[in-house]
This record gives sequence, C-alpha cells and structure tokens, in this order.
Amino acid sequence: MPKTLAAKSDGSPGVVYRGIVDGLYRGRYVPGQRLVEADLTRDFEVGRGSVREALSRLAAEGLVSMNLHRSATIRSLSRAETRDLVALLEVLNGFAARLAAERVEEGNNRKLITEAYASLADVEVQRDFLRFARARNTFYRTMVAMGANHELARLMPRTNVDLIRVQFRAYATVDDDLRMEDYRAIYDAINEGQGRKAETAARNHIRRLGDAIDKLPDGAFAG
Amino acid sequence: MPKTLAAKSDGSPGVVYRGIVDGLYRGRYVPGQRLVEADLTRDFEVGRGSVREALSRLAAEGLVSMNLHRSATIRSLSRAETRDLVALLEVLNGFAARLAAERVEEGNNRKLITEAYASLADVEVQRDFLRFARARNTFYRTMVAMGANHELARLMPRTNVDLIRVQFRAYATVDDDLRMEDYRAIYDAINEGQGRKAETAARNHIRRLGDAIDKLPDGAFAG
DNA sequence: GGCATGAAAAATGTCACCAAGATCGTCCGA
DNA sequence: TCGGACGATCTTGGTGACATTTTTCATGCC
Repeated sequence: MPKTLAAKSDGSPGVVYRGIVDGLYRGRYVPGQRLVEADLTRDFEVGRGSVREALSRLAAEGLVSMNLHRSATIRSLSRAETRDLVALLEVLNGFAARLAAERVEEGNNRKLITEAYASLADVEVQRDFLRFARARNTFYRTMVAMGANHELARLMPRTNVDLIRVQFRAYATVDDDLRMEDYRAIYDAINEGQGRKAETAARNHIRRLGDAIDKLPDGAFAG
Repeated sequence: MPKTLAAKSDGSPGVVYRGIVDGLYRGRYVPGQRLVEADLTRDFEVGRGSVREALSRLAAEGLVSMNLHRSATIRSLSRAETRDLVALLEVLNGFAARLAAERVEEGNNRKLITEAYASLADVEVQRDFLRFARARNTFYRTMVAMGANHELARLMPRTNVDLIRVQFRAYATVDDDLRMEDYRAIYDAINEGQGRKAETAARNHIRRLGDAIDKLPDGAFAG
C-alpha cells in the first residue's frame, strides 16, 4: 500500500497541487498563510520531493510565493498588484471573448456556452459560493476553449484569477449587482457571433470589477 | 567541493534553467530533442531534484514538454500552435507598448528605451544573430518594464517567444526587411508618449511577422 | 512475417542525510 | 531595565540512493 488510488491517477505532485488550489477555494488555506513542506508531506501523505514540485508549480503560476529559506506562503495581492492583474485580465478576457464569438458556429460550441451560461444564471447556484465559483470557472473555461487558441488556454490559468476570487470573497459587493447583467451581455454577444461586441462586453465587465475593487478599504489588501 | 561557484549564485535549478535556455539559442539544443534527466544531471553536475525543478519551470513556460514516464523534449511548434502564439503575442505586445508609451515620462524610462533601441538599430549588432537576439530581448524587456505592470512582466516570459525565435531562425526572411522600420515605428510612438499609436505599431509588427511565418513551408513546423 | 513475452532502460516516488539561512529566545553587560 | 550579541532550533536547499512503475525494444515462438 505504497500510495493511494487518487495518487496513481496523475502523479503525486498533481495531488498536492490540486489539493492546495481546492483548499484555497474551500477556505482551508487563506492568503498569507504559511505552507510548511513537512506539514504538507504529512497531510497529503506524499514524499517531500512531490511537495516541492507542487509548490514550484504553484509559485510559477504566482499562487504562492517562495522565500529563500523561509516557508512558502499563499500569495496575497497588494492594491497595486491587483490593479495590474485586473488591467491584464481585461485585455486577455476581451481577446478570449472575441475569439469565442468568432467560433460560436463551430462544432457544438453554441450548445456548450449556452449550458455554461444557464448554470451560471441559475439562482439556485448563485446562492452557494462554491457552486457559483465552479459555474463561473466553467463559463470562462468554455469561453477560452471555444476560442481554440492553444496558447491562450495555456496562459490563462497562469494568471491569478483564483487569488482575486478568494481574496475578495468577503466583499460580496464586488460582483453582486453588476455581475449577472454583465455575464448576460457577454453571453449574448458571443451567441450572436459578434466578436467586437463580445470583446467590449468582456472588457467592460472586468473594468467594472476593477472599479469596485478600487473602492475596497486597505484592509482587503496585503500590506 | 559539493557545489560550484556558479551554482551558489542563484540555486542549482537556476543554473540548469539558464543553461538550457542559453543552449537553445546557441544551437546546443534543437526543437524536438530529448532531454534525459540523467544526462542533464551529469552535464550540469547538480542533483536530480534540481534538474526536475528546472524542467518543471521550463515546462510551465511551455519551452519543453514533459510526457509522463517519457523523456522531456524541447517543444516544437506546429503551424497551428505558431498561429495561436502569434495571435496572443499581438494582443500582449500591443498592451505592453501602450503601457510603455503612457509612462515614458516617468523616471529615466525615456533614456532606457532610447538606449535599447539604439543598440537594436546598430548595424554592427544586426550582423550577429546572438547579439541581435539579445538586443531585441532587451528592447522588449525594457518596454515591458516601463509599463510597470507586474503581472504582465510575470506572464510575458511564459509565452514562447524564444521558441519562435529559435525555430524559425533559419528562415531569415521572416524578420529581415520589415523588422527595423517596425521597431522604429514602435520606438517613435513610445517616445512620443502616444499609447494608442504604440499599440497599433506593435500589433502591426506582430501581425506582419505572423504573415511571414504563414508563408513558410511545412518543413519549418513540427509534424 | 506477425505477435507475444520478457529484459533493459528511463522516469517517478520516497527516504535519509547534510548544509545554509532565518527565526527566536536567552543571557550578559552597560 | 534596555539592548545587542550569541546560540539553539526550525525550515528550506541540495544531493544521493533505492524501490516502483511504465515504456521501449529485442528476442523467440507460432
């Protein structure tokens, strides 16, 4: 019994990696928290090498920061970093939305994005933070996948959207009132196959998100 | 004699990482080549953990692909992947150029970008592939640094510009005639502080690059 | 000649050990 | 009592060795 069944499916580092990302969404880990290698080794029951590899990957994606000879910590975004990230996401999401709209006719793309939007618009889903987060991720992932730009798909997870979602989850106002009509505008434009309109809608949404975040108190950000 | 002096400066993984990227530009490694961990361990005289970490980082950046239980290989771009990458670079470089133009007045930004452009325009530099590659990298890095968007700076190296540069270096026509006037247009717009113009110039340059690559024969791409 | 079997190769996963740096508490002296 | 020097301890960085698993390839059988 050297390893669990889950471990076999995708290598031990993958287990640790997904475990940490998932733990982030579940609140098990919070920004700023220390991640001691020995603890992770015990929690996930894998070798330290696997833990280190998982941490390396997370650090490469910017989700955790590794300080020399100090514990790795869940990264916490400062106000400036958040602003930078939002500005970048505006560009990337606009690009993704445009590509998606241009390819809505291909394959069963229309069906996929419609389903993703439907579950996002479900009031039942909106009540549960975890379910809503998943639905939103699915919507964005579908949008990116529709674009069929392999490089964009590769790069998108390497932005720190997850961090934004988690760090500001307490401030529900950020994406409360505005979000659903924004998502609807993006979906409509994609569904109509209007690339330019989709890009604008996506950029507007992110820009509004940025404005809302700008209004948050300093306490929401890393020192 | 547990470790070399070079290794001490930035950790063993960094040595391997830079060694491979450098070897790529020098022709020591070519796209498609296998990278056996044991060989790298011997060549760079570091532990296997360091080799694996370096490979992980390179894989995260997309420079090498790691197949489970098979050798890591230098990634080779297919025609479709190249097209995707160019489309993405067009967006990102346009964004970077716009930011740079908007901040040309700050600090000694104007001086830095002017120097970077000067060494790029030096006919002496243009004769040497390696020197020119370095000057071009410096120009782009300066442009990104001027923008002062931390997230963009973090994400840019994770695109596979290096791969494009190396894979199509044999086909000099790609960026021969058009390149210098394009770079001049970008530089001028940045120097004038005209964000919109800089973005357009940068996007036009990348688009032209893409058009040239589109005309290359199938032999230039991965099967 | 095609296919199955088994050996070798190569990668993954784990553990143990030592080195280096950082943190933190304690102790001593002014 | 305060403050700095010192050292114990914690944690990561790096290496080597060994077992396990998977792939690959050559050999032999039908």
